[in-house]
Amino acid sequence: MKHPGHTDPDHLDALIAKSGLRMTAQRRHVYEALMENNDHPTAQDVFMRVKAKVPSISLATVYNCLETLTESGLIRHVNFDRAPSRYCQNNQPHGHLVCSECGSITDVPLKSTDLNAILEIPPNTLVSQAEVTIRGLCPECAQKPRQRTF
Amino acid sequence: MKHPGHTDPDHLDALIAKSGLRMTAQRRHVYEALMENNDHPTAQDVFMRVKAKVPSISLATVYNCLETLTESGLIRHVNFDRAPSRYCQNNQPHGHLVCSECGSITDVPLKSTDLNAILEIPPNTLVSQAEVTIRGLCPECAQKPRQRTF
DNA sequence: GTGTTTGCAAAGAATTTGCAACGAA
DNA sequence: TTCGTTGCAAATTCTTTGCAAACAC
Repeated sequence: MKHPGHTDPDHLDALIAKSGLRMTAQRRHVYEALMENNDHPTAQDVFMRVKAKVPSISLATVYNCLETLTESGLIRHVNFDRAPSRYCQNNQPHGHLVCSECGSITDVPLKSTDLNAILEIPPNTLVSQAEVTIRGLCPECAQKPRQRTF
Repeated sequence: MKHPGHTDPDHLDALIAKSGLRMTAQRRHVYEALMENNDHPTAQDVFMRVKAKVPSISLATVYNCLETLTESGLIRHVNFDRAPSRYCQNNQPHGHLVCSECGSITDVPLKSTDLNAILEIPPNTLVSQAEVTIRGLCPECAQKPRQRTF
């Protein structure tokens, strides 16, 4: 089993191969930039990481690659409020904790993937995807003394 | 107990009164436009509803009022993907179903508000808010024969 | 009267699009 | 060679902001 967050070029190759997609340097770098950390970078973040290796890459290409990879199911795309979209390496079911202090986004394991245990889903609903988000303070910020305003 | 979705001007007055806010015709109409349906309108939707009664209102004012009402805790603000923000009358804990066919957003009752039953929340996390979203087909669209693409 | 709110127009931010040049298969 | 992909710039879309006039208290 792969270590979570571990770069997985084989998976990428396999997925690219079986679709009509082509393997480009940019696409691979975008994928690797996402895999190299266990965070939830924005398109800008990815752009800066990749630009360090492929200086000629454009932001539009990063958006394009992220979109392609998302459609291929390799990565996920999450939004919190109107903040810039973020991308997620972890495509197992999980929730997200958004820290209102430091802005960090961390994965939170789900205890069960049984939605009916959580929600009163109306009959005949066809659920294809679920998302749980919690907001508050991450363990680090919850323990740090904070600036208070009046 | 108030009927859900019922306009609640007393609540509005009370809340406006105890904050430094002023009660303006626009603010009241924005609130009522939100309460008159059990849906999740965008700022544009609210703008059009209110404009029918107060033709001089501007979109910026609608955004402003929605923001104020959200801060006062009278209404809620939800975002799905990068679509325009939507506003929610129901400020009891509940989930949302986003229909990928018709775009409708419907409230889904929660079976429990105990987050620890759902998530493996790391120690020392301070949760202030939670949100559950499911995507798929609403009961109406799930039963309707659909256009299929190749 | 004082300070908040409105309405307008312009600014801002994130993302998408059009298109010619490039490059993978 | 073919056609998906890139990079650039411009366009789009949603939302916010600056500011003078209007209005609530």
